[in-house]
Amino acid sequence: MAQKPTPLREQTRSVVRSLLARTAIDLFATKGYDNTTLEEVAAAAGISRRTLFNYFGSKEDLALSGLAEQGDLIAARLAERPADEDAWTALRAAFQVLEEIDMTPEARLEFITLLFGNDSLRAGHAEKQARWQNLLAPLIEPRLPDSEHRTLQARAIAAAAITCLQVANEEWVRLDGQADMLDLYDTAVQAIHRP
Amino acid sequence: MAQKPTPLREQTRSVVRSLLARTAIDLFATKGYDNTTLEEVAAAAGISRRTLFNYFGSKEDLALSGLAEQGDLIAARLAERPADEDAWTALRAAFQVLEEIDMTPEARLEFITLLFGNDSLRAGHAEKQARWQNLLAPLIEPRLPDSEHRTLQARAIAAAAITCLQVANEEWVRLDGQADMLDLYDTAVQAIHRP
DNA sequence: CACGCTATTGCACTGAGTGCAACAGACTGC
DNA sequence: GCAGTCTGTTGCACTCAGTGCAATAGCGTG
Repeated sequence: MAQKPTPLREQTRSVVRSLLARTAIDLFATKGYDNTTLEEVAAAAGISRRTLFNYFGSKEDLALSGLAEQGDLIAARLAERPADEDAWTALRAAFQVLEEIDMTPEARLEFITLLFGNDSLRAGHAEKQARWQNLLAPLIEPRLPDSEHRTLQARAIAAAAITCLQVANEEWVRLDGQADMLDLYDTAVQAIHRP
Repeated sequence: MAQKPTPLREQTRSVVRSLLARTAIDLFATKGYDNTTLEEVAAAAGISRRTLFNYFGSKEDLALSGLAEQGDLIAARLAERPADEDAWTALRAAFQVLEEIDMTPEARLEFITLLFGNDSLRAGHAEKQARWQNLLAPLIEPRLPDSEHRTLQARAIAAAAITCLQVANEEWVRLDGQADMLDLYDTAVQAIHRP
């Protein structure tokens, strides 16, 4: 029991987590985030309010847990890219993973609309993406030419790429999903590369 | 009374606001954001908790009200720049206004440290800066060459510039204020301009 | 069957945020 | 000086997010 702290528990736990998140997001999307109490979410999931807090630290977590996973996915994909690949090319390839996520366009649109429709969720979203920087920057740094400020440069590139992704996302929502998100991303990146 | 809805009231109100914000930030910085209740802030300012809510919509607002003003300052400065000036040049010039704000380096460092030391404040910070985009992007768009995606491009540039500012800020805190913030900004911008 | 581990749950409490109604002070017209 | 209005302040009661604690229920193991 020392080596294996019961991975089965971990497994069921993460299944329950994503199930709860799904239930919650559905409720949020239909009733509105602010008009939905955790009491209701718990009831809909058939558990107690207190137990909900065993799975998620806050109401925001419940809505945004998916984002943390996305960050991990992107980082993992980025780490797999060839070491000599250009930073922007590698990032672009890593972002491709977002298109492969098991989620219908409708669900994705619903989710992002939810995100942008509430102040504290938008804030949490922005913060979560800011954390992606910490995951991506170390993977970008070795791809840059030697320089005194390489660490800063890596952070800037990671942050800027994520920002472009965010801008593309916003535009994608504005267009009601009637466009390819990564195309929009490419346009955004083009815009900042050269004056 | 129709034309002038007593601008005097507006004036005193904004004075009281900044006074309250100052008091609150001092408390937050010494006791910690989470360990400070609005009850205490109100007491320190000599008003009631309820009245505090007449001036600020939330605890976060109390800590971050300065940021909204900064955004307005930057936008105002940007609007003053010559219309034919390059977007990045104009932005860089507009950001200069941040150095002119009446705030000792110690106070600024204290404030930013406060910002980065708390999850929800970091989130609020990120969100406030995201709102700057909405102010700056329309001022940038006319500076870009005609294109199908000019609006998207303008948003991307505004967002990227703000992101670089944020990265520079983080680095500036990491260096304990021992550097010129705009120099760091320039380095960050350089890094993303060229593939 | 009994034991121990862990997740679940209820309960009570703090603190943010809101709606409402009472109140105090300033300013106006008489 | 006095009555009336307008507005900012305050207290009160309430909802809801989030936390600590202690009791309990469920489950695998001896």
